[in-house]
Amino acid sequence: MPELPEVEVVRQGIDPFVSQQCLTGAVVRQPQLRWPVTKNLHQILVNQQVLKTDRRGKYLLLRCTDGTLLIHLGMSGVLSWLPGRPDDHPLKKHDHIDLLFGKGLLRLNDPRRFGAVLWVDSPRLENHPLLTHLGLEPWDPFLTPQRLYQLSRGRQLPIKQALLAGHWVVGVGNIYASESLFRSGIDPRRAAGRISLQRYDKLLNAIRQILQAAIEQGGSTLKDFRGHGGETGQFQTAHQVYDRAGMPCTQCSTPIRVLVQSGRSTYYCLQCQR
DNA sequence: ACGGCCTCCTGACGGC
DNA sequence: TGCCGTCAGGAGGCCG
Repeated sequence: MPELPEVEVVRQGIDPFVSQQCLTGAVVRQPQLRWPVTKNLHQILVNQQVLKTDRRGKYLLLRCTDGTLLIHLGMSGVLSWLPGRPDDHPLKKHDHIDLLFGKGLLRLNDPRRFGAVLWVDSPRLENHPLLTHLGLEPWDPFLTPQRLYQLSRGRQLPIKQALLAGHWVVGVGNIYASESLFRSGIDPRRAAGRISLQRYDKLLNAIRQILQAAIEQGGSTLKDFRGHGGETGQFQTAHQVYDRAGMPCTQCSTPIRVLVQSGRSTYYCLQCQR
């Protein structure tokens, strides 16, 4: 489910419940996620205060007194705030982990188990292997069209795959890669190194607008967060190309095409994107 | 260094 | 009804 917007919506949703609150432990029912969940997580988390919630790319960060709990939702993860005691909430299939607080808990449900829950000691966070190779945040002032242009020179990699790789800019998943390329008029197959500075300017603007709109859309469902504990994730944002194979392009009515790049579906308009 | 391919895992869906 | 192949919003790791 989650691309950057959903992770950010989850972060905003849980922040009021967990920021400044003390963890009282954890229940790990299924330790085999993308990587094994940190051993002795319960002991580690007891009496850790969450100083603030944060996000880096699609990683959710709970910054605590002595370290950071790094959470990734993978393809199918849902993190919900549940008030009260764990026993108040019947377990559903794939409820793998509870993070316990005085007034409630965060429960991770992840059918495909591509997610991650890892504890990182404070001094190591900066250089953590999962974070160190990430590109810039979409709204980082150091992320400029010039930077994308320079990074991409000489690269034969199709721009769609370059976006998904996340080494230049993070958070653009499979849906928003197609959408942002459509809105900036760039053929997803085009080599990254053969895109002009002017077109990187359009692309970066498109990425920022689309991600921001998606966060705001998610934010509108945030009201439900208290009641349902994390049943967000339904982006109402109208997709212009994603999952619209064969349907008419919103701009020129040409049927939307679908192709597979690195095993991921890409949707685009042959007429509008060059 | 780069780019292509594979992998982890469960569930939903369509065809036969 | 069941069985099978395919696909799904991620992304690290390996290999050539």
